[in-house]
Amino acid sequence: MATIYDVSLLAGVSLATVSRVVNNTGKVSDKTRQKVHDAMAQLDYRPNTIAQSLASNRSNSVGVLVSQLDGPFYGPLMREIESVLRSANKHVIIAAGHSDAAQEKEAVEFLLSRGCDALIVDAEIVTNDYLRKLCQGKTPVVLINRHVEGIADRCVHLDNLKGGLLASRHVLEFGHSRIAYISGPLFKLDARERLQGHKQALAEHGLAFDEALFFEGDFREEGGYEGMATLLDSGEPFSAVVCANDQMASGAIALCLERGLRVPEEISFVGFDDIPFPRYISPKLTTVSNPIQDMGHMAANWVLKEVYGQSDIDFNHRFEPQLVVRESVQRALG
Amino acid sequence: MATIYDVSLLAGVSLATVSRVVNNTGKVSDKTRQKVHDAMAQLDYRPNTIAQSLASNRSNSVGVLVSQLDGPFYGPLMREIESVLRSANKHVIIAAGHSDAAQEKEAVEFLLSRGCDALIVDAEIVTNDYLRKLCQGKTPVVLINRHVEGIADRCVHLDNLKGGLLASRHVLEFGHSRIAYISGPLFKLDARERLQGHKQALAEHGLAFDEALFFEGDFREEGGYEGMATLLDSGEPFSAVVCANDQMASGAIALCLERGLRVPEEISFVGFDDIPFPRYISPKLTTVSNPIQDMGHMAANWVLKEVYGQSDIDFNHRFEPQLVVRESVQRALG
DNA sequence: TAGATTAATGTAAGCGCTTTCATTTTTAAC
DNA sequence: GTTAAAAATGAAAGCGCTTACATTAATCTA
Repeated sequence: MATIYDVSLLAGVSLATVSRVVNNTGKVSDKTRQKVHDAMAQLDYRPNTIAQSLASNRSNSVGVLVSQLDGPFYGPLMREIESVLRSANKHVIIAAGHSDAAQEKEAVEFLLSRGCDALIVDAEIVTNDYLRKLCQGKTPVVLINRHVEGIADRCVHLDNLKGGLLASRHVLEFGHSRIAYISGPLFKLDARERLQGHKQALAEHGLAFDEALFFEGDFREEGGYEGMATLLDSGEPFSAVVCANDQMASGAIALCLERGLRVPEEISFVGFDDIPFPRYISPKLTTVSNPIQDMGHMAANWVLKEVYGQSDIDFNHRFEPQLVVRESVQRALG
Repeated sequence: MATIYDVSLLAGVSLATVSRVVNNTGKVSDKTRQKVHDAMAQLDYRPNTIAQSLASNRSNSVGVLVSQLDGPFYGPLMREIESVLRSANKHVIIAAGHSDAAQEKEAVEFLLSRGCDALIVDAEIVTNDYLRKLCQGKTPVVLINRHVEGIADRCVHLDNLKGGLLASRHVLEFGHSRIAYISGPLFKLDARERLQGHKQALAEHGLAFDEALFFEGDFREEGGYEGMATLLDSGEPFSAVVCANDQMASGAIALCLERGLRVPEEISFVGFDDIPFPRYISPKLTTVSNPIQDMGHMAANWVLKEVYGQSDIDFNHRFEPQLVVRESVQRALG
């Protein structure tokens, strides 16, 4: 692989000049520029980005930490971030935290030591203190899906409480009063916030939260399936189920169908996140939108603006969920 | 951020010695090692991986190119690769090709120039020649989901033809003879191979391939939805639909349900890939398994073995699909 | 046309680390 | 107590690039 030195030799100019034309900085006469371009082409020269990073202390890459690489939720987030950044000629290094504190930290360290110019972090586990400290470091950081006191200006998050409120109000307005709730894992902030919204909606309607109608799931189809089975087997009567995300709702509905329960005729369902797939099942899932892509867009543009001075977007910290009414909720009988 | 130099100063040893203890290479006395560890801890020293890469010409990171970052197919692939590599202390840099030749190439260049020790590439568009040339470079490359003559030893792929065969045979054995086919985009090799399997199954049963029952989709829900509408509106009769992947099958089924057609009573469906979601819809989708995770596992282990000398897996190039019978195919009437 | 600007190019010192080779220290062998 | 071999350490030359700063060439001013 040819180095900048080979190019300078062939073109008969200095290293500095080659560097100037490669990076399009400083003044270079057209004649010289042409010579350099020719030499580069002839040698099939491509700059060694590692060396560039080391010398310039800038890597043109931004690190992204998500909790998982698969699943319907993080994919679109990564896609949006990659897309924004790539079109600005920045590159993305992705790491996964796997909902594990040690791995999350390790991933952050990796991205940092990898010389990322900025980090976009969707951290589920690490403490607020850790994140506050992280934000004090010299690498700029945006936090996604999380609101942390003291560094609110670095956070892009969804109003999960409101989302929970919206979902539960909807079934309440349809006359349901025995409402089961399949929650996400409560160590995750968004799961707690959504649950809080649910409780608040219940309270608005003068209803008490009933532990017997509560199940803590895992945000996955399996958890919804299992939760539904537990709820049904408990013998407690209920006519609607609010699920803290669409995946669990899908699992729960699958179980109902298996047991011959009709949805929504016998049981109504609301999900959360509005992922694509449940639009394609029957009944189409009523849910709450989660503008995760918009948040990714915002985070990526923040980086572009703050780190590379390239965007002039107005930073919006808090995104609003919206109720998406489809077919899975029906008026309560009686 | 502390550098190795700071550590050496504080520990009162040379740079070389610090490097030795950081990398655990060469001989260092216990006493010295302890001093260095203390100094590192005290300074919160973390090696600059960029500088390490530049100096050692090894980055401990492997590049992964997929066509998309989202969707139910690539997620699990990335997850598996990341998981294998991470447990061997290697890191993953992911880039997306977006089914576009220029972007695929650019992504490969990026990963290469980024100093990856190896590449795992799921290339859809670039030519075989490009890939052959790529494999001749000094960075080791594994190709996933693709079989290229001349570099077969670098390819990990699925027997798509057999998969197509399996899917179509299944509906044929259930007595269907008017079978519609919703294909993936034909510029993708796997779409072509699956179609070929379909045609072969038809031929086995003495049936001719009928253009009127063919639709070229996009491997996405929307394509299946649209394809189904086109097929239905064409007025051609058919009693079963073979879809080249599960996502299109889901879209197609959604349309049927919207139009009040019962599945599988009136129309049978087979998918391909066995992604998680359609297991949770009704009817549960009969499909063909695609051991994409196993392939990811294999590719990652190949890298571990060939590049880092750490695994001793037996390389398996070709993976076999299997029919997964669930509920979406029913015996043809009459 | 001398003198002052400005443009174009070159020189060389790093960036933080690895690694070869030389040097010093320790251990072993007799 | 020598001496040879082995172990531990250090010195220094890069890895491929960027970037102050210095230098030279070109252009302008009066």
